[in-house]
Amino acid sequence: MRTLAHPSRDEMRLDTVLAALADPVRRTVACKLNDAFGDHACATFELPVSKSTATYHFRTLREAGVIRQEYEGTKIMNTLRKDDLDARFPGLLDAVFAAQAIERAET
Amino acid sequence: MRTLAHPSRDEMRLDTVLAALADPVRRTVACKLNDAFGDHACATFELPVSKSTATYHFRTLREAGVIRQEYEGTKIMNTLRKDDLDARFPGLLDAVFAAQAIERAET
DNA sequence: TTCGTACTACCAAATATATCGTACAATGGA
DNA sequence: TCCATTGTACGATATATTTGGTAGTACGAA
Repeated sequence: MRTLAHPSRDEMRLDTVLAALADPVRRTVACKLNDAFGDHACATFELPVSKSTATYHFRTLREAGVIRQEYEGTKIMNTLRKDDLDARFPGLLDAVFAAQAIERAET
Repeated sequence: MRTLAHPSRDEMRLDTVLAALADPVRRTVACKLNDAFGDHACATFELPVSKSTATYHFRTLREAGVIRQEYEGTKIMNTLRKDDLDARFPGLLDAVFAAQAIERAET
């Protein structure tokens, strides 16, 4: 069973979390995980980048502590680490998602 | 009288605001402006970078819409655009400042 | 008009980020 | 065992960011 490294709550850095969420592709991933129930394989996201670039963005999110990634067969299941982030930086994630929703609504 | 360009509220982009706040030097500037009363010249910040680098960071903050910069003689007075940001992306700035305070407290 | 202050513009460099293609590894199923 | 699926590792490249130095501008004061 392959496992992937995740930062603990207190290892999460604001620099890294904000940088992770500053990228539109990564913010899209986080928002979709927030909207949806349960977890989702990387391949289900239909991102406007290549597979290897997608891997890079998922890894960036995981290493920042925004998502949790766990192997399930050959797939990786992704979940938003909402509880952890809310504990670490209260209100941050919700504010970002709200902001994203606002910006989206104005096309 | 020299003037500097600022984005209007609806020209503010989440990408740009988050990227601006992801940098520790710039976040320091924003936090200090939030804590202090009134406005402050660039030179009063004692940043750990050269003068020209500081100029770059102030410009980045201004172009993102995070701060307002206005000439007053040869000085530039900086103010946080809190009202504008709160109107555009409610709760975002406060969440970032709260997160910064948390992270600071744990040295 | 001369000087000092405060800041910018421009150039150059170092570093970081985002991107993709190709080759590969791990798993589950036929 | 062989194959398809899912995602990674690595290398290359393009672009962006961060940085500082130098020269210069705008302003106020003497």
